[in-house]
Amino acid sequence: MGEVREENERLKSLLAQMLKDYQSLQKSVLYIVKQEEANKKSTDTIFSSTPRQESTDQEEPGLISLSLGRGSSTEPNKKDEKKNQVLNGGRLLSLGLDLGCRFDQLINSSTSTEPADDDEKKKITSSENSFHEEQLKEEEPIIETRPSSSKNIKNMRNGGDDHEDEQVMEQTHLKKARVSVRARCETQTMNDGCQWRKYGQKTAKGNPCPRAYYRCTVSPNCPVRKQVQRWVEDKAILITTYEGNHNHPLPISATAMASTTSAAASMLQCRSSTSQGLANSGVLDTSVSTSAANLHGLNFTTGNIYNARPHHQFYFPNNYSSISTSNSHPTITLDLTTAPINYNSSSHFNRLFSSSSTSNLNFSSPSSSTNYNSLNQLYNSYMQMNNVLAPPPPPPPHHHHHHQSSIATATTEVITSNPNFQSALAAAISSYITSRGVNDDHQQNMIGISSSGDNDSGLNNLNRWAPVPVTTHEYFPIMSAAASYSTSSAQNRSSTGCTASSFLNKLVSSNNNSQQQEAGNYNMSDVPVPSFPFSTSKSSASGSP
DNA sequence: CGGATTTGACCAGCGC
DNA sequence: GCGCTGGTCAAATCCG
Ligand SMILES: [Zn+2]
Repeated sequence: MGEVREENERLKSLLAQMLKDYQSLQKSVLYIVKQEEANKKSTDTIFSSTPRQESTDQEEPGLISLSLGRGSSTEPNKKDEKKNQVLNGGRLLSLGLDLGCRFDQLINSSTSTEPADDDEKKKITSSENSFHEEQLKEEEPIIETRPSSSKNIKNMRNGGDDHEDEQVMEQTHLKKARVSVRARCETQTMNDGCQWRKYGQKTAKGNPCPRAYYRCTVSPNCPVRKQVQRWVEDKAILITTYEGNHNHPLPISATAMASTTSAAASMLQCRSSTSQGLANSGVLDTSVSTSAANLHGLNFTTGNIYNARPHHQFYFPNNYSSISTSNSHPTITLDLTTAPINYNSSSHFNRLFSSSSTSNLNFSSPSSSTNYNSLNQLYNSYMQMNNVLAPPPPPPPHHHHHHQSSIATATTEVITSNPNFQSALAAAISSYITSRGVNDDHQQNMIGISSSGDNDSGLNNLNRWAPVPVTTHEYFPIMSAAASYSTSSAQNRSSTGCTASSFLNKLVSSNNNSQQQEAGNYNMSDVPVPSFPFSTSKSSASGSP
C-alpha cells in the first residue's frame, strides 16, 4: 500500500514534468504551425479524396503529423483546450483518447476550422466534429456502422435490398485509408486480438504470395477488413493491411492494434487532408528532423507495400515512417521489421518485454495487470519526452523474435510520440493515477511476481532483468512477466502465432483455443470504437476464471 | 451441426 | 471495348 502511494506520488511528479515539457513543446509547435498555416493556406486545398495524389506527396514536405485523431488541421486552440482538459479532467480525456476521435466533439468549439474542403464538409453535416472527417475518409462515420463501399457493391449486386444503398452511393468514390503493418511473423496471420473471418484469397500474377482477405467478425456489421500477405522480398515478413475502424467495443487484446492502426490512419488523413496542421510542426521535414519525442525501431512507409518500395517516403522522427497516397488507397505502413537503430531506454524497455524466448510469443496472459500496462505506456512516453535514460536492462538474448512480440507495442509507441497523443496520454495517466488512489484494489502487489502465468519461460528471462535500478522502473519488469505468457497452443489450423496485441492491454484469453477466444474472455472495453489500451486501464485485471 | 475456410465466379475500376 | 487486377460473394467443404 505504502509503496503504491509512493509510486503514485512519483508518477504524479512525472506527469507534471511531462506536462510541463509538453506545454513548452507545444508552444513552440503552435508558433510554427501558425506560421506555416499562414503560408500554406493555399496548398492544402487539394485534400485528398482524390485517389491519386502523388503530386501532393511531393509538395507537402513534411507534413506527416502524428496527430492522432484529428484529421482536421489540428488547430492550436483545440490543442490548447485539450491540454487543459488534460490538466483538469484527465479521466474524461482518457476516453476520448481512443484516437482522439469522439472526444473532439466536446472540445470542438468555435474553431471550426474544418478543412474547408467542400466535399468533406457536406458529409460532415450530420455531425460536425472535426474528427469525423478523418473517419469519413476512412470509411463512413462510425456512428452509422454501415459497412462501407463494399457493402454498396454487394447491394448493387444483389439488387440492393434496402434503404441503405442510395445514400452511400455518393461516397463510394472515396478511398479508405489503410494502415499496413509489416512484421516478421511465421504464422499465417498475426494475432492482433481481433476475430477475423477469411473471406477471400487472391494470388496475384507473378507473385508467389497469395493475399488473404479477412473481415472482422467481432461484430456482424463491422466494416473493418484486413489483408494479409507475405512480402515478396522476404517471406518471413508478413504484411497486414487494415482498413476501417471497428464499430464495436473491442476485446482488450485487440485494442492496441486497433488504436494503433486507427491512429496511424488518422495520421495519414491528417497529412493528406490538411497539409497544414500540426503537421508542420516540422516534425518531418522531408527527411529526418526530429521532434522531441523519440521512437525507435519503427518504420513508416507508404505506397506500394507489397512488393515495391514506396515511391515516396517521409521519414518520421526516429522510426522511419512515411506516407504516401500513390496507391489508390492512401496507405500508411508501419514497418516493424527493422531493428531499431537507436536504442534508448524506452526501446530497451520494450525489448525487455518481448524477451521471452520462444518463437511465438503470445502476450495474452490471463492474469496480468492492466494498471501496469498503462504504466508501461506512461513510462515509455515519459522516457520519450524527457529523453531520460534509465540504465537499460541488458538486451534480451534472442533478438530474433522480439519484434513480432512487441509489435503492437512498438506501433503504439510510434504513435505515442505524437504530442497530441501525449497529451491524451497524460490525461489517461492522470486519470489512472487518480483512480488508482481511489481503488487500488487489484494488483498493487504484483511487483515481483509473475506467478500468474502458468508458463514461465518468459519469466526466467524476466527475472534476469528484473533488477532495474530506479524505483519507477520496478514496476515495469513485472508487466513483462505477465506478458510473457506464451501459449503455444495456437498451433492448430490457422495458427495465430504472432501476437501483436501486446501486453499493453491486458490480455485476455487464458485459454485460447487456437484461434479464437471464447466470448467469455472478451473484455469489452467501455469505449465503443478504437480505444486506447489504457483508456480502460482502470478496469480490473481481466481475469480469466 | 454450426461456424470457419476454400475457391471459383463475379463485379467494378483502370489502363490500353 | 477488352483485358487485367483488386476485392468480394457464396456454394461447397472442412473441422471441432
Ligand atoms: Zn470489428
